[in-house]
Formats: sequence, structure tokens, C-alpha cells
Amino acid sequence: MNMTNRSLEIVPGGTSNLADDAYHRIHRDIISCRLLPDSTVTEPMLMETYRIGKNSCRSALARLAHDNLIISRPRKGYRISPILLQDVEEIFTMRAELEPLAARLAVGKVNIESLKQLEAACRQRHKVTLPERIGIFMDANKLFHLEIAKASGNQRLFLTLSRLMNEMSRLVALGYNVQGTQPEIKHDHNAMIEAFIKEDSDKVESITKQHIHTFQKMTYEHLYSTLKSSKTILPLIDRRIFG
Amino acid sequence: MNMTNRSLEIVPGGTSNLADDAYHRIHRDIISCRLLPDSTVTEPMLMETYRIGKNSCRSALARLAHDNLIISRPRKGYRISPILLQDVEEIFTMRAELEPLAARLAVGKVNIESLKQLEAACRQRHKVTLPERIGIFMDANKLFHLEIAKASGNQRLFLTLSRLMNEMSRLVALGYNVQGTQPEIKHDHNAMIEAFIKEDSDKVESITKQHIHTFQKMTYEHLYSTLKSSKTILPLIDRRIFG
DNA sequence: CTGGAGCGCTAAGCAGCTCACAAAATAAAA
DNA sequence: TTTTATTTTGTGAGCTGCTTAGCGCTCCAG
Repeated sequence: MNMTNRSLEIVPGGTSNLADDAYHRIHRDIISCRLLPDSTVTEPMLMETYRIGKNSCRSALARLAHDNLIISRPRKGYRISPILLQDVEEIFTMRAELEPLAARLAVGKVNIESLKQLEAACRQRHKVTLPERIGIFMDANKLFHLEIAKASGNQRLFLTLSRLMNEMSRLVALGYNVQGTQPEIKHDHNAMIEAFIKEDSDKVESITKQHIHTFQKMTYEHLYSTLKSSKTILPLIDRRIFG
Repeated sequence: MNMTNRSLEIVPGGTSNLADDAYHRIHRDIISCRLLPDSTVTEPMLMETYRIGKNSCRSALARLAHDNLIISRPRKGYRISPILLQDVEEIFTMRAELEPLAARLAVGKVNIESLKQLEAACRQRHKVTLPERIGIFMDANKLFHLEIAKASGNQRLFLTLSRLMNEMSRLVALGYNVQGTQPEIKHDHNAMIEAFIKEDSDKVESITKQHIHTFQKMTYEHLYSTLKSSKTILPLIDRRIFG
């Protein structure tokens, strides 16, 4: 087996559990599109790449299939779930509904200092290649939003938003990595922080909603322009929508 | 090993996959509280009860742990997740936010006839023992709400609400099964159906929101009275809240 | 009583094997 | 040459058996 994806392996992971470890590592590589949507992986391949046993591998794959990141195709390997345009719609619809809720619940509870730090991390410009920079931005952005979700005190809300943010990252990673353009990210995170400081629930809620919509519009525009200019991304997104 | 839970076994399940099968069967038994919250199960126990191999068992358990229905405790067995009062709060908060959204999206798309049938199934009174009747009602109720979620066309919304409805069922199953009272279920499903027929999005949304709140209030009242009168349920609900 | 050693139970994990199935490659027949 | 039948290969599904490590219990010595 060739070693084109050497970057995938190593990286020890965090927990003390091999199967759990494997899950998180593969999960991360799917989210970051190091494992490309619609591509196929096999058990032996993953076992070697991630240095895990068969059972750990299968356990991880079972969980990944459980949250629709891969699709088990008996005797054909596992398929990394493709990204459909419909997914973008779905993710934003849910974020637009849940994030304002989370924000409202988090008023008076969220740690303002943490938010400011995470906001700063979003703005930071590193001297790294573009794909990495986008990855770093999306991680910081994710943490910012999840800090609020966590502060809401609602565990289920937090977990649901975590899933959505992961899917968001994947989407963005695909779009920007393939096209290689600079993401135009204007975030009104500061306005949100202001509202949190004032503990104005209504304002927090409305600004959050506004923020999601802004980001949604931006993402849509980028995706459409990407789809027009690039032929590379087309096979990765479901064709039923664009023909 | 004794056979006190003979009712758990058999039942072939639907899919052609043993592990998947096992997952659904155990899942169902947790949801219906045939496997009591906060109790402990071990792999050998489940292997014998459900007639499955070690791998299928572990695969199923991994997935169940993944959606927080069980907790793996190395070298101690698996613990069926307890129900916390906080969970009730969380579930209803999310339902109150997502179901009106789903309902609005489902306007003009949902199959009215299916809804009517499912509503009828909710009202039906079978000549079976109370625990079973409650199970049947909750299943029908679940299907009613999920029919709407499905019609919304948003897969993620549907899946999220599925999870929430399952947790709801579990909660209700615990409360009513333990206490053995008749659930006071007044459902304004018909009002929802009316609004769907009129295709009045605003009305659909507001009635759905109202319905969730009504059900929430009812559930709270029942749970509190149960907690006061019964000592059986107390150990099953987390003590941190009630002391 | 008390404390530590040892035993048993458990999950975690690995290795190896069979089976079923599908697709591809090969062989056989028209 | 074309079509059909057969074999091979690759893969996931699944089981058994084994090793490792850690926790809790018992039981015996002091």
C-alpha cells in the first residue's frame, strides 16, 4: 500500500481507549476532508493507516455510520458520505433555529473572557497554507459558537449544535480547500459579545439569528461561485441538484 | 443464568444485520424501560438474552453508548443511563423549538390521511395491561409527530426529533409503568390536523408550540406527583435533584 | 478486628478462522 | 467471436479463543 496519506496517521488522540481514539481520528479526517466525500475506504486500509486492530476499526466505523458520516456498503467497502446541497440548507435551517435559542439561554452564564479569546482566535492570521488557515479559522469559529451552546446548560442542545458545526466545517473545508480561495469572513461576533455583556436576551437572540443568516448567505454565494468555476468539486457534490 | 426477562428475547427485528438488529432490540428495550434506568448489564448477559455473539453485542453497545443511552464502565459492566429531571427540561426545550419549525416546513407536504390514521391510533383503547397500553400510545404519538417531521423534508430535523421522541417515550414509560396510573392524555392533534388542511403556516406553528407546552406541563405534573407518592421511582431518577 | 494477598469477574483488545456474497477474471461452449 | 458458465479474489459479517489489565470481593494471617 502506498503512503500518499501519511499525514493521516500518527496523532495520538486523547482518550485512553483505542476504539474511541480511532473514532475521533477518523472523524476528524472526514470533517476536515482529508478523507474526501464520496471516496471509498476499506477496513484493511484504515487498520494500517491508523494503526488499529480490526475490532477497534469496526467499532469506529459503526459509530461513524451511526452519525451518517460513512455508509457501509457490504463487500464493497465504506463510502465517505457525499455532501449534498440539501445538506447545506438543512444545517443552516437548524442552526438558525437552535443557535438563537442557545444564545438566549446562555445570557448571564457564558464566560465573556473565553468568548473574547475565541473571537481573537478567529481573527488571527497565521503564516500557514490556506487550507490550514481555513481549518484553524473553522475550529476557532466552532469553539466560539459551542462555548455559547455549552453555556446554555442544555446538554442535548450542545450536542446537536456540535454535530451541526462539524458538518459545517466539513462543508467549508471542502469548498475552500478545493477552490483554494480566501474565505471572506466578516463575523459580527463582537456584536454578540456586546449583547452578552449587556445581558440583553432579546438582542443576543436577534443578533445571533442575524449572524447565522449572514454566514449562510456568504456560504451559499461562495458555493455557487465555486460550483461554476471549478470542475473538481462537482463530482464531490451530488449531481442530482445541478445536473 | 435465570430467565426472568424472557420477554426480552426472541423478536426477530427487521434488518438483515445481526449487529444492527441487536442495536434496535436493545434500544427498544431501553426506551420502553424493560431495561431499567441506572441498572447494570454485562456483555455475557446481553449475549445470552438477545442470542447474539460478542461482536454484535459490542457493536450494538458502542452505538448505544454513542447516543448516551448506556455508559460503558470498564470492568464493571454497562450502566443503563439514568433519567435526570434535567433531561425532561432539555427534551421539552428542544421539542418546543424544533417541532413548530418542522410543522411549518411540513405545511402542504404532509399526508393528511396518514395523520388522521395516526391520530386515531393514539385514541384507541386496547384491552391490554396498562404498561402495554401506554407503550402503544407513546408509539402512536411518536409516529404522529415524526410523520410531520419527516414531511418537513429536513433529514437532520427528523433525526433530531426522533431522538427526542425516543427519550420522551422512555421518560413516560418509566413514570407511568412504575406508578401504574392511567395517563391523562388530552391531545390537540386534531387542531393541528385542521391547521394543516387549511395550510395556515402560522397557525400550524402556534398550535404545535401550544401542544408541546401542554404536554410538557402535563408531564411535569405527573412526574412530580409520582415522585411524591412513589418511592420506587426515586432511585431511578438522579438523586442530586431531589435529595 | 484488620489489612493485605490472591482470586474471580469484567471490558478491552488482538488474532485467526469461516461464511456469504459480489464482482472480476477466466474458462468453456455455441 | 460472442455468450455463458465457472473460478478466483476481495470484502464485510460474524464467531471463537486468547491475553491483558483493573476493580472488588473473600479469606486468611496477624
